[in-house]
Amino acid sequence: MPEDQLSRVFAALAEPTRRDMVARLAASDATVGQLAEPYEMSVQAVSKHIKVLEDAGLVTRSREAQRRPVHLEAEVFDLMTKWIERYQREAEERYQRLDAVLAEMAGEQPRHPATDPNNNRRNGEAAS
Amino acid sequence: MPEDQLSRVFAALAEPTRRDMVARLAASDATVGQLAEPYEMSVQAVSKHIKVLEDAGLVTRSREAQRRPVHLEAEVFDLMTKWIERYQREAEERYQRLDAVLAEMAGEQPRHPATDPNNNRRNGEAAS
DNA sequence: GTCTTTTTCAACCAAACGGTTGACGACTCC
DNA sequence: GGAGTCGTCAACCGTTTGGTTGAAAAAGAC
Repeated sequence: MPEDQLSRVFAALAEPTRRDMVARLAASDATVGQLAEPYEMSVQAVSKHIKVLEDAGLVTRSREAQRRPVHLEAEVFDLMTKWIERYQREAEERYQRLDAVLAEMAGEQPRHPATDPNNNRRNGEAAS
Repeated sequence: MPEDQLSRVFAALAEPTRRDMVARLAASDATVGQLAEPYEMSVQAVSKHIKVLEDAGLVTRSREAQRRPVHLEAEVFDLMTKWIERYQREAEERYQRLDAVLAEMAGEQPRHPATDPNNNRRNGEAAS
């Protein structure tokens, strides 16, 4: 409910049903009825979910007879990605600096959990 | 609320205060008191926010005398990034295919924006 | 026109959220 | 031990959320 878009986007995707809708909309546009079909909830509830996605800027609706096809606006993802990348990068640089300091102090090889090659860490591809 | 981690991570970051905390924690670890200092809310409220971040796996806490330093776990960001990238890519590929089809049908140049000339869509600068 | 399909609006409800205050736990220092 | 600091737990409160049902708007079909 906060007014900034980033908050609305995160909030919209915090709901599994809405994430599933987004996933399906990535494959193709869909009407409200089509979107509602797989779920057990009422069509009205789905309509509300779509409104949340729309308010976040994640989807747009057009008109086609009685139907209101819903269309995914993938550009909004960039908002999130930018925010995430920034602090992820910052935190990782911090680890590396800390590792360097520790290595110098102890005369050992760097072995911080986050930068240790033996640790189960994802490869830091910077999602460009 | 939902029990899956992705939902908890998105929900945690849907709150501006918590995003700000994450941003500050990317620069350095901090105690609860240090984290609370810039905000006007009570320390208890900040403690609750930290708990939300912790439940999402975004931060961990250690102990240091009475203090409980909070540490950002940047790896969790990958969960989101992976999810986002997948559907962003999918949707963009769809645009491109659709553009190709339209171009072939009309003998025009592919035009990215809406794939529909009559649609009111903002210019889609594709992220990458 | 009337009927049917598709979607939204309105009112309601239980549960969760974000905040408060007050008390307590854990730890240090004297 | 007692005092002071740092943080969490518990109860409470107003608002938001995610769902329901019922009615109505919007458009096509007859």
